[in-house]
Amino acid sequence: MKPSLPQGTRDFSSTVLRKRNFIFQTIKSVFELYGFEPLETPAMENTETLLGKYGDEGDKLIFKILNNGLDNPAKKESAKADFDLVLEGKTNKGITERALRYDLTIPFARYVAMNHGQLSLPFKRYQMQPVWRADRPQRGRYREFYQCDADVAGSTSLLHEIELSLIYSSVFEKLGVPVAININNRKILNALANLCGGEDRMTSITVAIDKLDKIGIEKVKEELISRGLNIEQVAIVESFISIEGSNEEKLEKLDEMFNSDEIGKQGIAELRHILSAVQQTTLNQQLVIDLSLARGLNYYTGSIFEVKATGVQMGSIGGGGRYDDLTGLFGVKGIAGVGISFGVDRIYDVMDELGIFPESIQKGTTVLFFNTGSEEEKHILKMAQELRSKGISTEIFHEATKFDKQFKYAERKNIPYVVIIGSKEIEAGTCMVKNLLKSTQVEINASELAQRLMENKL
RNA sequence: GAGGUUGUAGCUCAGUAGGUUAGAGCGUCUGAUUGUGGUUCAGAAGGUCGUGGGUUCGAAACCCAUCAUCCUCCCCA
Repeated sequence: MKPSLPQGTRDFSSTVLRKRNFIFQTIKSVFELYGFEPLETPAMENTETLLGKYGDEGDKLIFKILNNGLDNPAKKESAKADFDLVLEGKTNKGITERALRYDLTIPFARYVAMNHGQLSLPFKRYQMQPVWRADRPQRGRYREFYQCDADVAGSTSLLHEIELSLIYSSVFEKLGVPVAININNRKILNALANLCGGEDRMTSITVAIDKLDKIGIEKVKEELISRGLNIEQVAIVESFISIEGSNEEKLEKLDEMFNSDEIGKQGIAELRHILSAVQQTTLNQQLVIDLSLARGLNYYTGSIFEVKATGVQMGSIGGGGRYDDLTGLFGVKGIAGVGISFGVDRIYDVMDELGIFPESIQKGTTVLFFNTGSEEEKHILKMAQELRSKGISTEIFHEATKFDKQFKYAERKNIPYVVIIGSKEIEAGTCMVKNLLKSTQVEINASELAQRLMENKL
């Protein structure tokens, strides 16, 4: 059979992996600076843990795992009945009890709900693991990709929104990715829905206005009408998303628009608080109010965030928000949450396109010992171990072939130093060191090798 | 779930008004070179032309199906 990969998945070569790890390290270090602690959850969850949490579209995109033992003759009839249900679009336990995780937020909520007795709240955790979606792959979209999430459970303080904004800003600054960090508040959108015929319009409105920067105002209006809003209501939405100016100007206009809506006023106050606090800090990638930002996931209840790379055509590379009753889905009431997520694979694509990965992260082997024969090999093994014990990554060429080949190996792997030790050098207690970057060569005392490599004097 | 693109050597790609034995560059291997590469030169290996069917005297090329790919929409990171 021809070897191949499942659709939407990728292998990662060392070059790619070093770049990805650079992103992981950067995010992780910032998370830890803010006191978040690591957590890992299983790749699979019970199907019922995930179903119904991401909307109808989301449910379709969850990878379900087929149960084992369906061929058990004793259960043949019930398996057939269960399968008929699947054909009607009704996923059920008889066919799939487990599914691959779709994001990191729901597993986190599940974890908090299961362990809230032991956790001291607020609980701040970060998680960096792959998630899977049965989506059609395309640019910036994979079926297996990594998310890096930082969430806080058990606190309604806006301090977390402020700090999460700072985390976003700090990570992208360290990575050198130019971004726009957008913020909005679901309570304001809620107030907008109230003005337009009631809260049940919320989803229709948010789905439509979320597309504003993609399809333009006219198409958004068309969509709103097709979703059942009348002309006056569409006009209200239009005046809402047309609000422009600085953050402060936008807030003032919102004050006017929602001066009689308690929830709306609360949302505006939250936004104002977060923005004014962030202004006191060194956040240099400014947080910007984006009133068309809605975010699809319907569990958000307060602040919502989205990060987009500027200057590169790519979907959002991060998102998040507050969900005041997440663990409620698992029967534990009263635990609020707020969190953000980084889409590592898209960040990678953006950085690769911009060519902004630092050169220094591609360091692999430092020294290659040439192989000049089995007698010399024993001697070289000892020297290599000594270098390794000093933290210098060292390889010995695997066979005593012509130097031509050994040089090519070093070149291909970008190994800067080649050390040649033959019978002459062993006798003299020296070694020949060649710097391939500078094309220089010196013979030095074998005992000085490690020291001089570490001092970079070769 | 809907629409489109592409599929030829390990990689990047040529190649068709349908015609003998399918090409190039890069890479790989061998030699020129018994301990000093990257240049050069000579040579070699490597292809069920995605798969299956059809049209034809004849198909990599035309038609149909299928699989894969990348992209767009939906939705999202």
